[in-house]
Amino acid sequence: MKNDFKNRIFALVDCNSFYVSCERVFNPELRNKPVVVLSNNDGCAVSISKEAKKLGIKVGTPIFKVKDLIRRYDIKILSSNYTLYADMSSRVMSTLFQFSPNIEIYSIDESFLLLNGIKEDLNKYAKKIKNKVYQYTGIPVSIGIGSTKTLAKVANRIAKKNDNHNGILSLYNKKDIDYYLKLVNIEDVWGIGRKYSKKLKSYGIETAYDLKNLSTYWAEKKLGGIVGRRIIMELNGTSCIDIEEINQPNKEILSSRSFGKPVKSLKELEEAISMHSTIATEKLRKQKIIANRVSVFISTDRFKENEPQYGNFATIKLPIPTSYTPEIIKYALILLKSIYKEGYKYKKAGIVLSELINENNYQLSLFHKSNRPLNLKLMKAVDRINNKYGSNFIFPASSGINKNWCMRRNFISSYYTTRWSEILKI
DNA sequence: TCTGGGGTCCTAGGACCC
DNA sequence: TCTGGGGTCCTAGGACCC
Repeated sequence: MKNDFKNRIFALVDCNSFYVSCERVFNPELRNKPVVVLSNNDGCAVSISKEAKKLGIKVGTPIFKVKDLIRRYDIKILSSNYTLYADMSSRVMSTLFQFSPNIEIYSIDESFLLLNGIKEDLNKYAKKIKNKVYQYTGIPVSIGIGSTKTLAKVANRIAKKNDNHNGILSLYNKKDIDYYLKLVNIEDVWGIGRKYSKKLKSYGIETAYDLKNLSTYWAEKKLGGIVGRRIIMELNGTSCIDIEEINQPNKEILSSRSFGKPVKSLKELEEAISMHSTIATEKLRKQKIIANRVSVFISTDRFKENEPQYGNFATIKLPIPTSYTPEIIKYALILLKSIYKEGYKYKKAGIVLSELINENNYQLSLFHKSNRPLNLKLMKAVDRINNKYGSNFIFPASSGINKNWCMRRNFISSYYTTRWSEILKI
């Protein structure tokens, strides 16, 4: 069945206001109330309950811009607690595996399921999935079904937005599919972002239905080549994007963060870059890969228009690929020095590791001696200790002790599921 | 005071080679 | 000195996603 690429049944299961829903599982006081979860640094709204949406708060809204609303309607505000969300996510995903062997975990709150071979009515089956996930995890989901991923996405979108579908809509083999496509704005179609939707609207193309009827040739010309062509074909029911059950290894790994307050000194930037190097190399080792290239970037606050602006990026190919933290820190700090300029207020810094390869098939260098086996042992010990006693239990001194530049997280909830001391008491 | 962090894919164009 | 086609590799930048 799986090889029958032409005739696919995709379901997209998407958690409703995922971060808010996670918080509500453990804090019932948040239920039926307007709730917003903030991005890192308590900057933007990233997850918004239905009630808060009704009050006009949108994803990406900087929170300081809606202060009045928050006060007036007593909207509950929370910092994001990724440890909690990641744990809840894996609970949701493992529940989904009961319903299909072919699953692609697409993001922290979404999965594609192949439903080929399901004998019963698809709507009924979807309802079972929805109920089971809620029963096991307390997280509400919406489910969209279609013959392509793009159509499943569209169906999910409609199911989530319109109350009369109870969170489930199948467009599979639907006769009046065009009726539904007319309900969806182009900017809500998977793959159409801000720029493309503006361009399309200038040609009078407003809905998913309009998009579906474009010629693929035209789409290829106007929407980034093959990408545009695929969107049109998928809307017309030809599946071009297959389900990817096996996690592809990362092609690059990035760690960066805005600072809690402006940073001017090279020393503080060095601490931050050193910390990001530590985080990024931990991720490398977790995936058993090593990096060939290190890049570092810094930038001032682009929203402060009347302050002098500066940003730069430097990159280097390593003599030998590695995941050894001190080695990466060494190069990252050299790169940082090469782009640092005095007299600016920096807002953000980060590191990118790229040209990643499996740790077992690296090319030995003729000219550079390597202490690889020894280094690997040391890193393994560090990772083990941090796993056991909490991340950052030990860390390089170059990351700084006080971390004055650290991000804000003023409204954090408890680590209900991953820290014994914060487990819920009844 | 106050605007996230982590990714991918695709294309164009330059450098270089024969 | 200049001309020309055909090709590869690399990087920057744009667009998108959650």
